[in-house]
Amino acid sequence: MSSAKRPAPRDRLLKAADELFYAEGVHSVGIDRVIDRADVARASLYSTFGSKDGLIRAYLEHRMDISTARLLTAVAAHTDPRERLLSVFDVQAALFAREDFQGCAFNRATAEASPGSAAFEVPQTYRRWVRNLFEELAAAVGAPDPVLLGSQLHLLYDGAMLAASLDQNKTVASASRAAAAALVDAALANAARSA
Amino acid sequence: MSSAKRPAPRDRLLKAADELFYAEGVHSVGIDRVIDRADVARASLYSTFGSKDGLIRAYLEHRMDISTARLLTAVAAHTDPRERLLSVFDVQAALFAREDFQGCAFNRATAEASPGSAAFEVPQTYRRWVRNLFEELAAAVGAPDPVLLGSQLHLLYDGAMLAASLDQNKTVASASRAAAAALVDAALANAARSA
DNA sequence: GTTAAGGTAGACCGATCGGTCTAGGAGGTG
DNA sequence: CACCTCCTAGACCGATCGGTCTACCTTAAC
Repeated sequence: MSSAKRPAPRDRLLKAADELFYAEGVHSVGIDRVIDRADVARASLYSTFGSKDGLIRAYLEHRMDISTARLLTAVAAHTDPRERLLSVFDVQAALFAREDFQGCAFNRATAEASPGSAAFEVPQTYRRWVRNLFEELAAAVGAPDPVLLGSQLHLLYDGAMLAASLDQNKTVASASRAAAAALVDAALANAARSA
Repeated sequence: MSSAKRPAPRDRLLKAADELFYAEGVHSVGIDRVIDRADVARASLYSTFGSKDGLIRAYLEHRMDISTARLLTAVAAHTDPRERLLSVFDVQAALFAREDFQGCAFNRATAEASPGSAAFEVPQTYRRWVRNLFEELAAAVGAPDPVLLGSQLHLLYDGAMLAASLDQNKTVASASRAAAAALVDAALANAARSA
């Protein structure tokens, strides 16, 4: 017993899709490449996920689970509201340091996606989630307009993802964290002044 | 005389490519679609641009000429360094208000592009140009670390492009402008304090 | 009028795309 | 043993991709 059984076709497909789709792009990688790497029969893909779009959806939703969990874990590691907020940018810094980092999987997939497709819808869901996270963190820190501050932090977050992948800017994580801190301080100073 | 001659095939191709590529994506639109819309023979495309990648390069470089000229014009309309810097975000606001706005053409094209292709290289050139613009504006405003402030402003700029196209956030332009102003002020306050 | 260049229309090419289908093998359950 | 379910291997499909090629036509230059 304890025989090292190979994972089920579904898991092998998801793993192969994750590697190929993230590294080369959802649109650039064909079905054949995925089933080759997963060492799975063609029919298994279609009986499991229905279509390529179904596989893309599963891939993106899996990524979303990981990303949201990572953010929540980092935030939960701190008690000070300000530290909780800024820890989001520490997650980015860790992400950028990975050698397999290729930018934001959702931004990449959604860039040229058709409305209605998985590559169009899942990133929208993810963006709403991140946006909501930033709003909550901004409210907890005492910002007078948490919606505004939250959206501004989101700008920094997205911009840093872009800069880290497109430029070779390794210092962008600290720059975005510092900018976020400055925006938080400015918002709080504004609140104190008008109080 | 003054007969309304139709533009040369090259111009018709560039116009059709600009409309189709920007609206639907460089990878999604095939050669046939472009040729149809331009009302041009297939061979004319290849004798003029050599390949689809050549057409994409011409399309992106044309976009880059327009974008850089638009930014320079807006900046040149002001004399106060702070206003010059913030005018970049006014350009964004005007862009977002256009009904044909579909996000940043360069970010979209480069999202899943292969290294070496036009969709990979031209956006990099554009990014370097924007980055340099922000650094110069940051230096002119008196920032103690213009490279840092410039990169932070670039984050806001890119993030706003993303949010304006992916979310239906119409207020993002004012949010990014306000954030930029806050970052500038914070940088200057820092400089004054340590002076 | 002759010539040469550049544009047009469209057949044609091999490759690849996402997706379907058939036939058979492997493994567990009754 | 038989049975059923899941998976495999791979042929096959129509559509589309980027790109080439032939043949004809127009236009301007000499």
